[in-house]
Amino acid sequence: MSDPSDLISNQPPPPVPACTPTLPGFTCGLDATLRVIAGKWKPLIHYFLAQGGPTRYGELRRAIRDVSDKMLIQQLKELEADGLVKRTDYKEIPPRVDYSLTPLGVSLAQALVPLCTWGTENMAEVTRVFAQREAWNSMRKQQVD
Amino acid sequence: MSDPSDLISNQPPPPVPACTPTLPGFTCGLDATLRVIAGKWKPLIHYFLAQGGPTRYGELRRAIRDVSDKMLIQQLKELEADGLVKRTDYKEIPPRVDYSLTPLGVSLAQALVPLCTWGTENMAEVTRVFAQREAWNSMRKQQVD
DNA sequence: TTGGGCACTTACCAAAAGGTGCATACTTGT
DNA sequence: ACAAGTATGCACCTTTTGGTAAGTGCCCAA
Repeated sequence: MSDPSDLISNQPPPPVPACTPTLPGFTCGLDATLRVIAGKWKPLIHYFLAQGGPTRYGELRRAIRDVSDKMLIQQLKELEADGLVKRTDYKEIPPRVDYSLTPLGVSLAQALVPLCTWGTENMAEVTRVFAQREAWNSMRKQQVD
Repeated sequence: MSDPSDLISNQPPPPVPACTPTLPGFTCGLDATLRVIAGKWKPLIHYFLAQGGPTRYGELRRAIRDVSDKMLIQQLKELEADGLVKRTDYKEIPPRVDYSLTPLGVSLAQALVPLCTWGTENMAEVTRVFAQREAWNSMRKQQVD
C-alpha cells in the first residue's frame, strides 16, 4: 500500500487512500523501520558499529557515556534479535565478545544517512524547538508543586 | 546531546572518529531527527500530508484508523511546535482547520524516503522478527499468571 | 586477600508515552 | 427538540520504557 516514494510526490491530490494497511502489522515501511531503530541508545550503537568504532562490549560501554549495563545489553540483544547486529562470543576466559553489523544492519545504516544529514543541517532549528518545549514542560511542573 | 561526539569519552585506546559523515557512518543529527519523528502517529501524519492526502482535521482523523482525538491533536501540536507542520484556522463556524507541511517538513519527508524504502524492502524480515518477539513476550506473561 | 576487570543478569522503581471517555460551543439537518 | 458534525480540552488510568543498584562467576595482579 504505502509506497514511500509517494512521500515526496507532490502530484495532484489523489483521492484519500484510506489507510488500508496493516496486513502484517505495520502501516508502512517507515513504521516498520522506526520500530527497529527506536530505542534510546540504538542510534548511537549503530553509529559506532557502522563506522568501525568500538566493537567489544566494554568498549561500547565506555564509549557511550551514561549508558548503563542493563540498557546497553538490552538494546544490543534487541538489535541482534532484529538481525541488524551479530554477536560473536569467543568463549574465552576472561570473556570476550564483540558486536558487528550484519548486511541488513549495514543497509539500514545507509538508509539512515539522509536522516543524519537532515538532522545536522537543521540542528539549530531542532535544538531551539526542543529547548523551548522543555522549558515549557518544566514550567508546568513547577506550577503543580 | 544531539551531537554524538558529546557522548563519546575522548579517552581510551580506540581513537574516537570525528563526527563526520563518512560513508557507512551516521552523522550527528540522527538523534535529533529521531526525536522529532518519534511518536506513534507522526509517521502516518507525515505520510498523509506529504502526499497531499487529507489536510483537514476530521479527514485525518478518519483516514488514520484507530487514532484517538487526543493522540491526533497531541501529535499535530508537537509537529506544529517543531516547525514541520503548519496549522491554518479559517475561524469559521462550524470550525474549519487544515494542516500542511512546512518547507522544513517537506525536507524531512524527503530524508525519510530511503527509510521507507528500507522498511518496505525488508518488511518480511522485520515482521517475522517482531512476531517472534511478541510470541516470546506473551509466553513470559502467561508464565507469570 | 583484596580488588579489579570482564560480560552480563536480576529485582525493583520512576518517568514517559499512550489510551478511554466525557465535555465544550456552535450549527445544520430531520 | 434532538442528533450529528466541527475541532478541541481535560481527568484519569494503563502500558511501555528507561534507570539504579546490586550480584554472578571467572581470572589476574598487588
